[in-house]
Amino acid sequence: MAGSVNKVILIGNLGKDPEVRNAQTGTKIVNLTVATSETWNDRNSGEKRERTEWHRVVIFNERVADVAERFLRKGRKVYIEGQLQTRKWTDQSGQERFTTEVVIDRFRGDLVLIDSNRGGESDAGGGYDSPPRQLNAPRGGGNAPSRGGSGGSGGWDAPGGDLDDEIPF
Amino acid sequence: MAGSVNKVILIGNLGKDPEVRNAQTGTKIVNLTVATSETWNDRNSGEKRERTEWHRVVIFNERVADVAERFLRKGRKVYIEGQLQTRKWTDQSGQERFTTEVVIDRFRGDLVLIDSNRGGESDAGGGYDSPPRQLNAPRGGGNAPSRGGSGGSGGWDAPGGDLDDEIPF
Amino acid sequence: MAGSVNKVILIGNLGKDPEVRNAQTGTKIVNLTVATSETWNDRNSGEKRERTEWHRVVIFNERVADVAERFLRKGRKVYIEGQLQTRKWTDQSGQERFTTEVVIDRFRGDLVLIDSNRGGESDAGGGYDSPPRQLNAPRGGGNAPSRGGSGGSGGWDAPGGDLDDEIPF
Amino acid sequence: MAGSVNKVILIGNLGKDPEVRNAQTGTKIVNLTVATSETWNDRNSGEKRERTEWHRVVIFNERVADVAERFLRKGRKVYIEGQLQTRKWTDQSGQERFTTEVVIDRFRGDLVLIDSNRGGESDAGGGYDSPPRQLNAPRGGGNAPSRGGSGGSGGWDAPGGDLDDEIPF
DNA sequence: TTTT
DNA sequence: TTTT
Repeated sequence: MAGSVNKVILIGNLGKDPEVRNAQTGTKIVNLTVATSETWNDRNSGEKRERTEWHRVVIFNERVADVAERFLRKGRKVYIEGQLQTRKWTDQSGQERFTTEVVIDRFRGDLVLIDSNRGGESDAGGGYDSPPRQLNAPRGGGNAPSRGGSGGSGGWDAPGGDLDDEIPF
Repeated sequence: MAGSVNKVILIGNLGKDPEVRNAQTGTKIVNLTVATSETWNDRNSGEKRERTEWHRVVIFNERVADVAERFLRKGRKVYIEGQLQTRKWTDQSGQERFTTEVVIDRFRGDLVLIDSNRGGESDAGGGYDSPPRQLNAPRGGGNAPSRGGSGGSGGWDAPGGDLDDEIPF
Repeated sequence: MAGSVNKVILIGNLGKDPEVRNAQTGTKIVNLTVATSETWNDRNSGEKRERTEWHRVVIFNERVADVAERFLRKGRKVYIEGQLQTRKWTDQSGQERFTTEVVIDRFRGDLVLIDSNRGGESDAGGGYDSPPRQLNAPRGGGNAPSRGGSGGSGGWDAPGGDLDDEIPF
Repeated sequence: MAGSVNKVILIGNLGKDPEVRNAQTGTKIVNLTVATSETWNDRNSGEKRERTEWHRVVIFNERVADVAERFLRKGRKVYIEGQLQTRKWTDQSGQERFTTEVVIDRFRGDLVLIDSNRGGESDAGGGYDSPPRQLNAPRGGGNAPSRGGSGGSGGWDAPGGDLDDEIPF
């Protein structure tokens, strides 16, 4: 069809640590579980009400997957930009099932760490200090310069080497 | 949770005419089936490849639902802005199922008619003059300054094959 | 023209406290100064580089303006969704000038407080505890119920009354 | 700053043909002039009113610039995703001026041709077969799986008056 | 399962 | 002028 756009923008918190697995091709794939929620006052009772929506996010971009694995943790707040994708699978009983996910694919998608988490308020088990703040999936080379970035850091560079050197801030 | 955002932006074509039903409360609810697709050249074979994604859209906003019912037709190209929502239901065998939809709710969401269709190529039954081109769900009164536009209709057909067979829901 | 979309999405920090003024009509208007920045490693020198972009935001929606005035402060991180608008003005020398702003207008636009600021890490002068986390501009009545929200809180209600009661979380 | 997002999404029509120039580095740069508009009924008079907003778009991505030059024409409807950028320049009298543009930069940004223009109403000189319908700026190699689509052209004309007179830059 |  |  072309001429189409398929975009999801989420700001939410991770419900658990990232789940890492390896595709048959050997590439790393990371799954995130992200919560968004809305609150409102019930029109009748006046009570405060809340509804939480859970989103399944899949990161196929290796660069982003790598950093997600290392720096994201349960509770962190993230900005995610991806595409909607529904895949079919078969359950144990042989029945067709569908699951809809937000995909950060090979060439598209963003992940921006939004909370600074300085002081490590939560995440008792967290062993990280300064997680990268933005990971622009679409990058091209890897060593390429940037005229910009999604309007975010964009400058994360070079896996390998001293961690502190990798973190762009 | 607050501090969260849950937004979907789609530009795609309707796979079939809008489906209209009435909620128990009497309000009109419209379902749309929207296709987005992407094409690329296979890195190995060099062949052009295409992947179509089907999205289920639900319009709870009465104003938007009303216009969707009257002016949208199979093949029309639309811009949709809504939220992701996954709901649980039980199938005939008593099993839990989940369906993820893009929701244009009471207060939020947009529907913009994108193709002008001047010339009225299809839509044999179209008996309308000036359908709104943009329907801002968030409106409030009804007497407020609006962003409705002036009309059009549209025509598009499945690129080969019966479209109905391709839609997974 | 219709069939058009004009949308800006920003996540950034306030460069200073909100500026409040009153329109001739008596309605409150709030201006925000928001910084976004991107960092990258220079391709040649390998040095880390940064570029900050400053955005002028105008809030015409009274509800949102009211809360912005009360709860936003220099340094806070916000999510803003508005429209691009360029207006012409005349400087002292009589020359035409143009200024482009991100507008949260009467019916459209969002403001979401993204950092929790619990503990008042910065903002020494800050006298606020629990700022509202999301302000959905499009609301309708004011006392209306919500089926959703922009995928955010959406439930901010009732100016006037005890502050704690107004804050939906 | 990192942790920030700077995104503009437009759907609008080109006010004139793309303007192509070459940077000192030899890379091609394309400027677009895009109109978005909104219409509403005046709350008092009930009359239909319209407001058109003109956006200046700059394409630094060579791939996208190339295609924009070849396939975009005055009147075509496009989806554009870029960043806000304000640059300072000095006018003839030596005064500082600022211009805000929507930038599709080296690594980020999208351009999607939205109208199909089957029938080739205008574009008399069109000698192309299958112009890409979608141009994802972030691409990397050039041999990578792409999302280009198949072609079209387009025609649209200013609703009354000379369009060139309406464009403020 | 998150967050407030 | 923010933030990291």
